[in-house]
Amino acid sequence: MNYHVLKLFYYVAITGSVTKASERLHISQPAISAQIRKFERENHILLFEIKGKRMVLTPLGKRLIEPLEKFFAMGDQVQQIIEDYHKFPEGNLRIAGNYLATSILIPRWASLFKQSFPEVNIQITTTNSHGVMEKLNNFEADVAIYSDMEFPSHNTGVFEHRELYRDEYVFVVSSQHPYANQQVSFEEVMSEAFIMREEGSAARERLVRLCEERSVQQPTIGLQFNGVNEVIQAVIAGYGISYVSALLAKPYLDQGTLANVAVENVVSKHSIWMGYRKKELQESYMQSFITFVMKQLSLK
Amino acid sequence: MNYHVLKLFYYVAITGSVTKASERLHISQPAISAQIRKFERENHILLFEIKGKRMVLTPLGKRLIEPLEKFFAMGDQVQQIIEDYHKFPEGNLRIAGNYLATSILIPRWASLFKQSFPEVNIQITTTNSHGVMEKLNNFEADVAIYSDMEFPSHNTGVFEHRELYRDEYVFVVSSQHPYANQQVSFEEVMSEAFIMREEGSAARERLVRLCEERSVQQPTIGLQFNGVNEVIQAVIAGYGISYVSALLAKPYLDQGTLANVAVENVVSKHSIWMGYRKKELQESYMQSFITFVMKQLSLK
DNA sequence: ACAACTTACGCCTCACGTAATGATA
DNA sequence: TATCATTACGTGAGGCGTAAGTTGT
Repeated sequence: MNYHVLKLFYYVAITGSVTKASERLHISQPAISAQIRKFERENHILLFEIKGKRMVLTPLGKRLIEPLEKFFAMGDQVQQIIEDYHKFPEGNLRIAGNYLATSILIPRWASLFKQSFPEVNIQITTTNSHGVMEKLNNFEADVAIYSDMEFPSHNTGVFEHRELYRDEYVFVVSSQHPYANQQVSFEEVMSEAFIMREEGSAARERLVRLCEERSVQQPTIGLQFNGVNEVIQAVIAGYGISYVSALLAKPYLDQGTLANVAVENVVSKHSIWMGYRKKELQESYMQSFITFVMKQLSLK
Repeated sequence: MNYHVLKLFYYVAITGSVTKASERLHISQPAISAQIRKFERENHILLFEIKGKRMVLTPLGKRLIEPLEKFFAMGDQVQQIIEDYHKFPEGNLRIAGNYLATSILIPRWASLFKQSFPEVNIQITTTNSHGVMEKLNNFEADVAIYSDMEFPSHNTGVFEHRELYRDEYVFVVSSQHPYANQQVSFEEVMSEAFIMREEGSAARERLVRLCEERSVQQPTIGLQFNGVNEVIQAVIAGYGISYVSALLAKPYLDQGTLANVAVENVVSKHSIWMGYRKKELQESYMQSFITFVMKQLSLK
């Protein structure tokens, strides 16, 4: 497979013109044109049709776009790994965590670990649990810390996972809300307006799942934020109800700005997991970090 | 990025020797050697260390292996799409389904669809729900039919999903089993020996999840098969209990070879979903297939 | 006519092979 | 001394640019 021509093809495809592609790639128009035509000839295919002055993708051409994007993305990852090696010759540890992890668990671990291994560079990224797994999968992170979602991450043979922490989700409202500290049914609570994070958040997924299992109508998401902190602030402000990690809600519940809603018969346990590549594929300081974290947990 | 040298590097890495790589690639030893050394020089990195007669990967080299495998796999997919285009000029529809789908739903749909669109080639593959999503993701399938697992597949912006069918899982035993047609608690049923499919099967994942939510010990899997049919036959033979789709178990329950176990307070609803790429990325016959399936479902 | 893409042709880089040399068990 | 990898060097395929040709608005 001629990788080079694929890039040329891709740029022509997304710009819709050989001329524009040549400007971006700093290669002459005829060179690109010739490459693509030759590629078409060799493979007995047609990638573009000429509609007047425009280059229009054939169905086959269209079909190649998305796989090629993934292909180039993986190539970029390889390049990134090589470049990172220069930037961080002593070791580079990229941790991706959901908000719960990066705001509560990781800060302490990271700073303690850094004291023992000052030469290791540590980068921490926050996204939702879905994004965290994506990052691990795409080699954009070495360690992923995320909520639950036992599937499909736990099945792949490439990663290992350890349960770090057991937690549960709770329904919370402002302390002025009529449901504050009340016991209500699942149906009642679900008819309220919700404040939730974006899709891909583990708590939101869980809530949706609960509704599906019980054949209850999906929650009305009155407000949606990209961060759980923002969600909590909005709930405190008085509008609606949310479903968040108990660990995260605890300080607010203790100080009385948030109140619990006891919902009958809802199992809301979840766990915080740490996922990473198998030993054979790790650098040595990765193993140090894992054993360090496990030791920290056993101390508590 | 020099894609070519990455392949050379990869072959040397997995064979552990330039000589062996040169044999596989049909390129001379010096040529490969020179390429890799040049690549190392250009990027100021070291990929191999010479330990006696062996070529041993450096930590950086090790780190590149797995991303490269993904990278090449995506490249192969691109090539496959081009080759498929020759083999099936009229259209090629690759359906990946779990056993439930490929044994019960798809056979009827596929044959009816083929009658209306005889020119479209249809390939059907059976794996577990996890494998099905992998195939869709890796461009090895155009349509995925799978059980439930709302996460993370439903979150990606690339795919669309439709719910096809609502079903539930049931605990089944042979008709001679003491639990046959009895009502028992979840804890009781989970202390029995189970016959289940491999990891990645949606029913198994659900069962594990149920145990986690209730803090009940994970099931003892006494026998494990790669197919659900085999599981059912083993249960009929008298050993243990299983947790399977009601749709699949129905014929056996009707004829009396299997018996239901009513387990208190367990929500076992699940759905069969169809996932596929968004419209912009489809060929025309894909849309035909989707509307065809939805029509079939509404007829029933 | 102009603004695209294509064809024609010569140049030059770079990956290749052959042959010789170096290292290690 | 046999078996690896590396160095040295000549060769050829192929991607490039320039310039001329073609097509559609």
